[in-house]
Amino acid sequence: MQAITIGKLAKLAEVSVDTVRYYERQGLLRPAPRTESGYRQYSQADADRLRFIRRAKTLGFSLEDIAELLQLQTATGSRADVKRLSEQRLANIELKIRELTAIRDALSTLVTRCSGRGSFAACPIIEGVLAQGLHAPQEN
Amino acid sequence: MQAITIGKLAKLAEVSVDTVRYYERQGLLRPAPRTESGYRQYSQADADRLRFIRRAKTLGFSLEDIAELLQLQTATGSRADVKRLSEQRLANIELKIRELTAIRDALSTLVTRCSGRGSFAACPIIEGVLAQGLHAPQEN
DNA sequence: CTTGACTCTGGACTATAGTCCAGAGTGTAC
DNA sequence: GTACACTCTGGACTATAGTCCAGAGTCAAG
Repeated sequence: MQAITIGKLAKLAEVSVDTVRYYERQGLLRPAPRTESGYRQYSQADADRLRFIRRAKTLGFSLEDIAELLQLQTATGSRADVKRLSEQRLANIELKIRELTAIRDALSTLVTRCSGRGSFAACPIIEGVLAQGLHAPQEN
Repeated sequence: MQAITIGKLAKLAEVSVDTVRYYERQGLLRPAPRTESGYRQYSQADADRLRFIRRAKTLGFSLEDIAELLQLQTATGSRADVKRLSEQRLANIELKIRELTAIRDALSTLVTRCSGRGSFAACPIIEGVLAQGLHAPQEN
């Protein structure tokens, strides 16, 4: 488990070097240990964490949300608090999954129903299927 | 189907009036018809569209992404192009669903496995379950 | 022992997505 | 017929999440 430089870490996680430093400043990555000369040294675990951050971002979580998610693991605070927060986050994520699923279904309908050689303008797409579909299933 | 003022529309979709005007400027909402005195007039369809935009945003789509999604319905461009783009978007959304599901499972494991009175610090959470779980299942 | 690629810090700059006025007109409730 | 809430435009401001220098030091190859 030899150390990884910031450049390699960035490449591994597919983010920029600047982004890595920025996340450190924002407290999303712990301040990395340094070499004699001041270079940051990372481990594979840091790469995993960074990849997680990058992915979570594409799922609509803010850096603040992500920091919170990651802190659930460190579990400062009381056990009960952590559990409550985890359950809250879990409910939130499940809602996202349902909403994405609704969008997927609508889009999927679009693709299969309108893939023939009929007129596209006649396709009942997002506006019909999607917008309605989203607030019908469950209020919340 | 009487007209809705911008204030009511905003309330219906749970966004601010400023946001509605901003989306109009960005081309996410078509320029609304006006009353004699220049007030914008909206319909229920606009409210649906706006709610969709708001929800899609929480799912990590940029306004540009959303504009594109919404345009799939209008289907300018050739049928083949629209179909290809729809399929691309669909794949992208399915990836998001898988990633969210991985996060949900990890978090769910955390909640059930660590809900007792054991030490929380010993919980194998995000770092282990999640980060690994995300790039193991399928390489993109 | 000098390139060339990499890293450091601090600070300025950018894009996206709003948010917040000011100043003026409109609608309606009493 | 006058408050009070609402709307209009244009432009300035803000937050989040980076991105991009400059100037200086470091590392590895030849």
